[in-house]
Amino acid sequence: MFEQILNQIAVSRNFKKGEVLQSAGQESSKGYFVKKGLLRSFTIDDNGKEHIYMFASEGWILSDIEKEVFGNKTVLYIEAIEDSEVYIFNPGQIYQLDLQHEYTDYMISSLMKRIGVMQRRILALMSASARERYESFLQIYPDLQNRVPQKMIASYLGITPEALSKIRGQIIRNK
Amino acid sequence: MFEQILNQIAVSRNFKKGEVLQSAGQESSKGYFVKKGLLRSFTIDDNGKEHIYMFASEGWILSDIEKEVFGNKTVLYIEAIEDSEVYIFNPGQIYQLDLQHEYTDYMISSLMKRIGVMQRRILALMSASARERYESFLQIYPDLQNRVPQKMIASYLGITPEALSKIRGQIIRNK
DNA sequence: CGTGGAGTTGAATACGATCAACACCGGTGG
DNA sequence: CCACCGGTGTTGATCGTATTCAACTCCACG
Repeated sequence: MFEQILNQIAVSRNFKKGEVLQSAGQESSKGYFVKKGLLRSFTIDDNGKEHIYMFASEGWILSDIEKEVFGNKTVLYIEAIEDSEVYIFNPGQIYQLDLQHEYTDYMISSLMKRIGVMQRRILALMSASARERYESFLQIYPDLQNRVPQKMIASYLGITPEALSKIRGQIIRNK
Repeated sequence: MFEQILNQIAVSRNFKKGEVLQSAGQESSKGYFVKKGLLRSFTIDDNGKEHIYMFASEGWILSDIEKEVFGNKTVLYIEAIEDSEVYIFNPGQIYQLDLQHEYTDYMISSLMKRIGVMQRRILALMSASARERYESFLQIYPDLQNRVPQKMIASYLGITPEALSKIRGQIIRNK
């Protein structure tokens, strides 16, 4: 339903696996609605290590909110994990869109949903062990397990690929 | 500006330092707009340890979005750190409010601001050391340093009070 | 006063990071 | 078709950061 409206301000584009849609350090940023496929957003820290901020599969939106809110340069890279079809739009135009169509409730509730997801993530990062975070990841996103290489899951969980590998071995043995 | 409108659906109440406005595990939840004073929201994990999710000083809103979004019971406690004056409202009524007054842009941009803050926090939790997180906390919230006991800052940063104390000692010596 | 919470400090511990070696494919080119 | 290669994941040894547990000081507040 959101898709029809988005059509008015967005252009559709295809990206191949591994293609970068947006890099960090840029002056402008876009919003990306995933029609088909799978994207990830991530930062690269001072030590050159990647940290995945979000995955986005069908129906999800990715954008660098830091850029929009704080007016700095972009901090996120956005990349296709699978061949993907994506609606690209200008975040500023969202406001016009809303006023015209009164899709406010939808906008607000999807922003709140996102906040809810992030709330869980923050609380988990602070209180749960790596293993607990991995197990709850599997429960919440069972589909991603097969679509995303393990090292990216580790990066999303905030641990190293080696650590995740050991946790998996441990889970199998402990069973 | 938001305050005048909020008046229509909210009631004002005063809380003393240490008072609990809301507990985890409840069926219903409220929104809290801080007019004066300082609140915190936090969880208590399986080991009985507190983890602070947010501080809210004048002009900020606290609410348990998990409750609203996922329909579970509340997961957050909300408590007054200082004597506070708070507008209490029912989150569901926000929608009516918006439609009537077309304060949509304000709503959307404040939700985005919140997402921006959380984005920073998540990325920091994943990539920065405890000391780095503490130093950036001081930069971003210089006022809170004096209003909030140290152990709560530690809890917000996701570390133990002892660890924060050692970091502080280390900063002074290293200087 | 004296009592309990907040903060500091130290020793022992645990969890995950780092570094390194190796197995296992899945492609690519000879 | 096979040999080679780079990337992914596994495993082990060592290291570092923060936790845990404990003792102690210092106030604020009764």
